Amino acid sequence: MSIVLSPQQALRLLSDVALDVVRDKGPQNHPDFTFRQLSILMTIYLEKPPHTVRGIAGRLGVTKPVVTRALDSLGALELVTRRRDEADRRNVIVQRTVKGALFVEQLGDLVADKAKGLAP
Amino acid sequence: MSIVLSPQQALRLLSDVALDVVRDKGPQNHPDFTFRQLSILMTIYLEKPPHTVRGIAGRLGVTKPVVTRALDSLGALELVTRRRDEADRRNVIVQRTVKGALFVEQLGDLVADKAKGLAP
DNA sequence: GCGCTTTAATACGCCTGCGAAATAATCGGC
DNA sequence: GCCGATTATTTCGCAGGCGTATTAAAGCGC
Repeated sequence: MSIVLSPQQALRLLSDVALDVVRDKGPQNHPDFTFRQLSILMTIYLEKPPHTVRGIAGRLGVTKPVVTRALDSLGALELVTRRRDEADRRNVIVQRTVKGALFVEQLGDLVADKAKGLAP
Repeated sequence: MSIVLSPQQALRLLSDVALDVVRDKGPQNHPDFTFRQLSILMTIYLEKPPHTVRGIAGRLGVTKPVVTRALDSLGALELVTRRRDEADRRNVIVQRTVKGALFVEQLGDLVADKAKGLAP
């Protein structure tokens, strides 16, 4: 309950962040990241592992093919990796990467920085 | 300089917002909004009118066809409308709609609400 | 061991957005 | 008035994501 942010400030924040991302001043050049992809990435980096396709799909309320495809594209960008769960080989464990961690960190810094510059 | 938000809180905020949007608890059902589309919408609703295709494209650093197509899709959702500038009929003036205003307002409320619930 | 379930990935047809180039309409200087 | 410049849109081929249905692999209960 510690952060006080008016709706107006919230919009300005969102707008500033989106603008930087689109202008390619954001972490990297991914101007057409969707909320879906972002949410999957955030889940992997913010929630406690291990992460399975099923778990992510359930959390987001989307189908498993959606998650599989998102992991394909995030994997191509080297933001996540996959490996089989040896305990139950039906499962796939999604893991973080150095590049992904950097990306997420920079994204957090961007948002925090934009918040700092908001008008009262 | 009035808002203090740590990078960690910023990420949590972003994640929470994205999750709600994806789960369709957000303003409306647009889970695959991209940063590009969002940024265009925000420009129209937060920046001072009038808004032309050229102006928006310049602000975002994208080409004009990108803006035209985004306006097509945003228009189909009734979040914006277009009309010719009578003073200079080459220009198109992008205008807000009731539905779009409501959408943006709800988005601001969502972000503000999520911020309120952040851990210190 | 053999169904039955569960997990993830793949196949299919569709739709949307992209960049680059071409087009249509309008303006403005001369 | 005409011609080059400007504005927005359209066209083209292409790449990627979607949902649904299907497949492949692995586990579980009896």
